[in-house]
Amino acid sequence: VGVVESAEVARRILACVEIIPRGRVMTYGDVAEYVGDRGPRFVGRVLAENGDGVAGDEENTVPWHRVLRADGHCAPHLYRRQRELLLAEGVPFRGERVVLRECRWDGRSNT
DNA sequence: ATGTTGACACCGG
DNA sequence: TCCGGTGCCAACA
Repeated sequence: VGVVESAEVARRILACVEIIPRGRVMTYGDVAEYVGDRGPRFVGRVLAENGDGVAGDEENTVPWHRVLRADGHCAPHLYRRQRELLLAEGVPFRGERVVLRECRWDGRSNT
């Protein structure tokens, strides 16, 4: 498993995140399973470099906020911002957590 | 080479 | 449900 392959997997991960419909979400594990390689932690690492705070925010098309933990919690350090973005597109919350049973996306185009 | 770290997940109590 | 421990795995120091 070399560096080149990792870059390729990273590209697939971003491609997956980009097609998550507005108002729907996926967990880190879902994305990892979707691309069929590495694991949830690798997904997090990739988003850390291509998600929030990337140079040229206007150019960033990656909806990183639609990816969250398996228990419905937002990413710890970005919690507030992520919650706002999700609420803004109608994602249902139950307290601090997203109600996954209602908006989890499986990768098939149901939108 | 070895140990630590993290935008995680799963399981048991 | 909530909490801890354990497993994971690439990136880094």
